[in-house]
Amino acid sequence: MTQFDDSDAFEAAATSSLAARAMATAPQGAAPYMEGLNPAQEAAVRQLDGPVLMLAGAGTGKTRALTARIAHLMATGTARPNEILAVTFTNKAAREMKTRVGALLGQPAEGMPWLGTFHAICVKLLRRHAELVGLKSNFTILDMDDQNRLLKQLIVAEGIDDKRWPARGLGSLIDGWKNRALTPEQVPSADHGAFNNQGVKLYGQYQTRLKELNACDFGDLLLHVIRIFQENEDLLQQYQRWFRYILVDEYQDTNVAQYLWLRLLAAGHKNICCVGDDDQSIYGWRGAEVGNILRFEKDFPGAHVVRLEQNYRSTGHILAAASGVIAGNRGRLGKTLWTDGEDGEKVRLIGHWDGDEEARWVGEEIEAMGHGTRGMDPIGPNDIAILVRASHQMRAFEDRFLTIGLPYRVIGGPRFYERMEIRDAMAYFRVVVSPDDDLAFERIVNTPKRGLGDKAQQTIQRMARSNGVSLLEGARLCVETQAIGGKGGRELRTLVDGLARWRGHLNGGLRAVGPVDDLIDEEVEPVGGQLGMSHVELAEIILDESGYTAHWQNDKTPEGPGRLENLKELVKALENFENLQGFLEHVSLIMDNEQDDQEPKVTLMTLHAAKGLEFPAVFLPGWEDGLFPSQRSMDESGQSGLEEERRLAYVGITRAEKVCTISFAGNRRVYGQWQSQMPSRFIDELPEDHVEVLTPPGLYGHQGGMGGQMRGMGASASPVERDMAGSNLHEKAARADVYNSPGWKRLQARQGQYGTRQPTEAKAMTIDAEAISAFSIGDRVFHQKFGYGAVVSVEGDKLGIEFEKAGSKHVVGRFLVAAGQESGQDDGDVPF
DNA sequence: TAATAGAGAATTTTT
DNA sequence: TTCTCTATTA
Repeated sequence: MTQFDDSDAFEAAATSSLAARAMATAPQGAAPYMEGLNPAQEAAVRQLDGPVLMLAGAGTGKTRALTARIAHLMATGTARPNEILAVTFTNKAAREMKTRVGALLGQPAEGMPWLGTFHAICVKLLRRHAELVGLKSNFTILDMDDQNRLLKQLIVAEGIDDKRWPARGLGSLIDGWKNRALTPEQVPSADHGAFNNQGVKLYGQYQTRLKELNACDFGDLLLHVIRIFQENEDLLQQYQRWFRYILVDEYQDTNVAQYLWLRLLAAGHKNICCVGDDDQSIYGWRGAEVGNILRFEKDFPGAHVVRLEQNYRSTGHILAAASGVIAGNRGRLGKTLWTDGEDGEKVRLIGHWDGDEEARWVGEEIEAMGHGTRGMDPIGPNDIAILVRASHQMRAFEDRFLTIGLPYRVIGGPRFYERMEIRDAMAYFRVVVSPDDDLAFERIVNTPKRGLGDKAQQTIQRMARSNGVSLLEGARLCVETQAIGGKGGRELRTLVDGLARWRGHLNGGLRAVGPVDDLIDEEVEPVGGQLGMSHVELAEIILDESGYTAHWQNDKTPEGPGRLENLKELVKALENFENLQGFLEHVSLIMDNEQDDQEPKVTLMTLHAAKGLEFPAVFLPGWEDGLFPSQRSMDESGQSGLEEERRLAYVGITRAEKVCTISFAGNRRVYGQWQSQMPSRFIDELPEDHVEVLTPPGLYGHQGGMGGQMRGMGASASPVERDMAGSNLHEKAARADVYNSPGWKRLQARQGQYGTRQPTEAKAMTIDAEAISAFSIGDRVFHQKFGYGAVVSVEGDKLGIEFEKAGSKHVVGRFLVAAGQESGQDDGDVPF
């Protein structure tokens, strides 16, 4: 059987009713999907052939143009739905695109089999051609948890101390390589020292192990497909012919592997349209290469570049503020957002004494907005979002909102499918569906506790290995040969029997998956269960009979009931799928749980999670140097890290439609310790004309307790006396009297030590870097827990310290103080 | 083998 | 502060 004897099926699928209908309903010249597009958008829609780069600023109707383009492709008969490859990053984006294309064409867009995320599309491809990379088509996809467990095993097997060299670190190292499309052999020598010189070797072992397990991780999905394309010229050409038009959303977020993948597929016809915004590239840390979008015209000579610059979302002041900030970045393609709407309110800036105060103020402000403040229409909770840099910032707001009874919702917290109970339950399903899924088996053998501890599990391992079978099979052998006796043995027998029985109920849902179905449509014909048990019932039975439900029922911790609730939700989610395997596939690729409830709620989320969203009112708290921009980003990636943070600021501001409020606090509790904070350098980059400095009312409650806190303050500490260059908004905020506080003054004084901050961030960077990583080998340092010691090694922000009392440790630099200065570290400015 | 206590370490963002 | 992991004890 050749690779392509199913091409008839492909052709047949092409005559979709969607395309037919699109053609029929699109009169020449006045296609409905073109209505209301501005000239730039229309240009982007009409330029169907050849490479197109659509530079779409925030709020410029990017999705609008993208979907219209798809509609146009179909309506003009240029491409049939299944000849369009449309890639997104998130499932949400894919879903939205599907819906909107459907809406434009006046009918559900079911016929677009190749609209999906990079990962989903790669899974589809890889299932068809798995054998070309030594996998079976029913390979499992590991999530991070599985990955870490596997890596830990390898690390331990190598005799490496997994405390000092944790699996997670190796995991991210490997992910990084995979993002760059590097196989173990291709890892550059500069990286060979990584992970105690063992990184590359372990990477190789990991890949071997994955193959043995018939599994792959997220990165592999891309890499395997790339390899298949590279090694099978005819196959690649076939797909190049099939995918006649390629569209890519959020192109600025693509990593090297994704870029290579796209380039391979587009190499023939070059009909590739990439949409993105270099100013919104905020995923560099996970491998995204802004360079991809910056380089587009070089990669595809003769590319048409279309700029979408008319903004339909935000007011003039908000746009101006955002533009002012982003202008500080170098290496941009450059866009100028404009609006013909109103100027609206200026961006509001306010400083607070500490983080709690900030949360309190935001809460009050939100309540006030509900009634309509300052002559503005009321803004309800649903229309308000608080966007933070790091998730731990959310706690202060959650606490505050809980006390005042303000309903809120957190987006992007611990994900549903990452919760322990859900992962356990899923592991059961996995073993039932694929009995040789060893990782899943390992997870559940002794969950709930069955008296099968380390020793018993090792016996199973040995049995499996010496017979060359899966762990489950090994376990069965252990039971039969009585290698494991006693209570554990009986329990194990029950488990093994149960798994076999449950598998027997995996009825007619197990349908032969052929390439034909694969190509035509994802929706699968329901195949009635001959044995009369639906997969939902089966799932319930598995959870009950395995004792897992009971395990949580007997649990006396406060989380117990919640976990049971989650399990119920899981079972409910199953109803939307035809069978267990379909569900598992879905879950391994999709990690979002959206539950939209009726009650209006304020949204609390990270800046990253907010990309692509918009709200009438946005709060941007915590604009303090070190927090935002994040110290870590700057330490790890220097100038480019800072620029990415600045893009994050830009993303944050441009989420706002009408009101944007930026705030910062002078003191913040970090890991239970009070720290004084400096206002973010981004605040000084806000164009003054578009910002209004607010004064929080009645802040002057904190009297007394200030004695001795002035220690270390310079004579020129008063913010008013200091002559700083540029438009120092935070200084203005300081003059608003709120900052006549010791913490604030000390900050000013400290800042004074390093001289006036310059507008060029390059300079500011150096200064800060010096201020932070002030340790070198031989320095005597002090650690809160370990006491005094000497620096013996420096690796980035990790320092090796030989402590006088506590022995040698590896510690993060920020937990250290130069000996002799430890007393002034963080006390003294504690409010109250 | 399981439960518990206590230590030790550490905070970004996630398809 | 809070979590996770380890060592200890039952």
